[in-house]
Amino acid sequence: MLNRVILIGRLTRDPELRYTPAGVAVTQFTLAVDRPFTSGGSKEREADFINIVTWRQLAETCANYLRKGRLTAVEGRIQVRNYDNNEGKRVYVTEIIADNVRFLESSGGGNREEGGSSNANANAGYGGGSGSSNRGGGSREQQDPFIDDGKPIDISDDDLPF
Amino acid sequence: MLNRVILIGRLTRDPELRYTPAGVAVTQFTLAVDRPFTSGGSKEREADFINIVTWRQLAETCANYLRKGRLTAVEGRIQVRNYDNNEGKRVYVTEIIADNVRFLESSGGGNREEGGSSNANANAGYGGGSGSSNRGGGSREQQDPFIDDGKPIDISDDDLPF
Amino acid sequence: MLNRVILIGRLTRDPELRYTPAGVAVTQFTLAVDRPFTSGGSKEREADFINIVTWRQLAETCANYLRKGRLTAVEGRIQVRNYDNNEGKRVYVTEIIADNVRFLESSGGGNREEGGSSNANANAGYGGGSGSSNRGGGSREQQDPFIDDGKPIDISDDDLPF
Amino acid sequence: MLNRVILIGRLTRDPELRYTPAGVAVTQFTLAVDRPFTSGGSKEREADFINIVTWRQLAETCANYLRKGRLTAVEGRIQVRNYDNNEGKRVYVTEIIADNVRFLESSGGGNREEGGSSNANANAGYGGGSGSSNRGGGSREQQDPFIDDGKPIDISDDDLPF
DNA sequence: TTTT
DNA sequence: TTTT
Repeated sequence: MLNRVILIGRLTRDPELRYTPAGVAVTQFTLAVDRPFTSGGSKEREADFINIVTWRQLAETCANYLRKGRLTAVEGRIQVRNYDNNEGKRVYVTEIIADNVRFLESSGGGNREEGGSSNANANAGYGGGSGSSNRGGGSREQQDPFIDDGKPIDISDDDLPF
Repeated sequence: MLNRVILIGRLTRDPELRYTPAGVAVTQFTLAVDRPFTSGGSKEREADFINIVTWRQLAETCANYLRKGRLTAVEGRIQVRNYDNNEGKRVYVTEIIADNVRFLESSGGGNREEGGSSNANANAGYGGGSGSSNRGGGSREQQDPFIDDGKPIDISDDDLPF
Repeated sequence: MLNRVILIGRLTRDPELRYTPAGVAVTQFTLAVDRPFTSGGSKEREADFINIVTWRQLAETCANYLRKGRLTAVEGRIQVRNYDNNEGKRVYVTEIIADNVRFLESSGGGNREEGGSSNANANAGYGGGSGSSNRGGGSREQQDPFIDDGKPIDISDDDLPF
Repeated sequence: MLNRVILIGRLTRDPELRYTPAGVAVTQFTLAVDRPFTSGGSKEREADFINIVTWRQLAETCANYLRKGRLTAVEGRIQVRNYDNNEGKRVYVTEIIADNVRFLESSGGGNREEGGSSNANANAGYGGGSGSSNRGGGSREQQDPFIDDGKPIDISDDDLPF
């Protein structure tokens, strides 16, 4: 009924941009978020590694401007997907579907547009078409679109979070 | 570096209260949080099922006052635990460590105190001791404390989130 | 750069629905939010009284379904307006521009639609026209649109938050 | 009942550290938070100027490490104070009482400790005493403690937010 | 494995 | 009264 998450952390690696069969952009990255305490007597501060997913225009902006190590703020909602793995066991995947991403470290620019604002919002560019007619069909939520097996990904457009 | 989650949803079942070997209270429950849209042409609104963990005083208050179906607000942080399952495979578990829980539906009272405030905060009652000397040992983060196998649970006090 | 507020509290009075000269709906209400502590040795818990503003479709839904005393969750951003009062002194007004409002108490229905979902989001119905051509002009941010002086309100459409 | 704010912005000036009569540290600063849109046809992006208040240990850390222009994340709750000004008119002041502040730009260090973590939490150092016996008295919430008139400030310890 |  |  209300589902809001705000995180600040650093990318563990470069973001991965893909496209659904219908041509909708999705990018995925992981944020390392330091815990607010040290535990177990150890001096080393632990982190949580949290998976972030962005869609459409925001996905492309993230792919262009985010890089491994960058300090980044993410706003979105928690989503729990599930799929059956190759042993027929149900697996649950928790991700943050981001609708607002802030680049907190300027970087010398992305690989496309120059002078981009350090500013990316799910509603900017929204409605700009992007041809979301549903094809690809297939049983929804049945396999993990983020397991990279070399084959073309099969994200049903039903997975679109808006 | 910053990690904040706010959810409103309904308990899918009664909360489960347990104690670590050192006597620290932990309660676990799942919140069904309706998604803000309907998907796949279907009219039925989907939900995310999100696992919540509370500790100490807040754990006991939740166990006393929350019940299946109750509308509840939760504030906390995302935590990603991992452990190796019985096939030696690493499993990741995402949970919300709550530090603030609000009971949005009055209920005729819990099973202990009467007239309790619909209000529960991790810092209330905090510092009240509760004997957190670390015993129990065991390899930290190696097994899921929430897999209920009938045996007494073995949550190391290293797992305490503060 | 990032500005997010989440509140749960009760309406201090019925919401007020108005329209800008261009016909855009605005509703205003105040949320009483109990503080998480009691202060000054007193037993009486204090509250903060926080002004909420909603626009367009969300404004109309709030006007229809919210009433004095209702427990309500609000998500939005803080905005600080300023205007010069009749003594020529600059006055600052802090409000929450809500984009998501949840009705936490069912109520027997609003005064229009029956069976409405307890659910109201700024993006639902967004883009549904509502004739936002800018007329009315006038000096922007010069007087408080929420001071009710009996005269027709003068909210410039420049004040629209999106 | 629930009151949570998260902001990212830049300090408009250096923070101001003061002490209540009982010796409790308070620091105040203003965050300029860019709005997520440009308005009125203008190309210049507007900002909200939001007042932040921190107490105790967190106040001292902020005074040491924050400076004008620094990109900063703030987590806290909205508070609305009121007082009667010199014309006997009630004035309302909205502030964010921060309990978590993140320094998003490293800076070459503060003016006291070296090697400080870019990390400041209200609960660290909390309970460290700080002698909060209430003296100074005076009518609570009657005058604005942040109007700087050259005289020693008179913040009653009743104003402490925890 | 899920709530209204 | 405002920051980059």
